Amino acid sequence: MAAQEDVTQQILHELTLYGRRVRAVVERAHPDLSFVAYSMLSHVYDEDGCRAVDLARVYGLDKSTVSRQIGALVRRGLVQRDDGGVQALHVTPAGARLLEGARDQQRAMLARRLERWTDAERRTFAELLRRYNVGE
Amino acid sequence: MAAQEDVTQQILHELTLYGRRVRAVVERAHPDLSFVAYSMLSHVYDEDGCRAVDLARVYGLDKSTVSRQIGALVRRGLVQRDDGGVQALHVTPAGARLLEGARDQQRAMLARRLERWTDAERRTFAELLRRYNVGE
DNA sequence: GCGAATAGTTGTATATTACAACCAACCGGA
DNA sequence: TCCGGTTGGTTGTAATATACAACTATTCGC
Repeated sequence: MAAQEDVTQQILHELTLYGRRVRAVVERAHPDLSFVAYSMLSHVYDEDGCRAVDLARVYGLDKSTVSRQIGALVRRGLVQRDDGGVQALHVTPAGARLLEGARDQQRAMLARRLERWTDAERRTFAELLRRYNVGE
Repeated sequence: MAAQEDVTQQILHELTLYGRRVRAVVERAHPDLSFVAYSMLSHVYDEDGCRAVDLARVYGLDKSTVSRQIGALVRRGLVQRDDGGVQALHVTPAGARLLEGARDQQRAMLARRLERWTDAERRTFAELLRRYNVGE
């Protein structure tokens, strides 16, 4: 029991450490886009056709905040809103280019960080992270 | 090679997902303390005697922002500054109580999330996260 | 002990966010 | 079909967070 609590404590510690640093890392890599704006753009890319209210729920933000952030992305030509009432959101080609460039860069950084890991370790890490996120 | 890139892509995806959600999760758990304030308090707890400039470096924030955030924590009686020029920071007993309560709660939530994992899986997850964070 | 570098504070402008009030579209039942 | 409730979105407003710049105080190397 004590040992298991230690392991839980260790996981908590490492997840916390990662969570605290990720914002600074992402913003350093993309100085022209705030972490929140980047997260929303990325979310719309992954979930094409999602709506502002979905983003608000996922990120725990007020709908007014999302409305303005999306507005800024639209003004910058990165996101497009369907006309009408409920507005499905889509990433524009320009937004997709920006995101794909950013992801290539991030993937390269990550690959460098994991270059001394074995294939098996990488696969295990991916799988455990996935299970953690899904909540299985 | 293609397979390895897929795994890197998967890890990136899961880490990104986690990073985007962690702020909302932490703030929901501690509505009286912003994510940034909580991170700073927690950092001072882990690194007793650290200085404002250290926090600024770690979190990529301006020193003025850190100065004001720490000021708020001091006013709330959670952090104490050494007198003089370079001010080593310490968590007060009240701050420690708040943090330990928060951590117990987080650890309980995490334990619930991992309750169906095997011991070996938990140990592996802790170890891989540690290696990831350290950059090994 | 002096000049340079470092740490911290404060003034100011901007950006982010929440809350509330509001508008528009959609939806069910009579 | 219409009407009221619900949901999604925008805008006004205030509070908060943050960066940058100017400044003060401290520390450090010589």
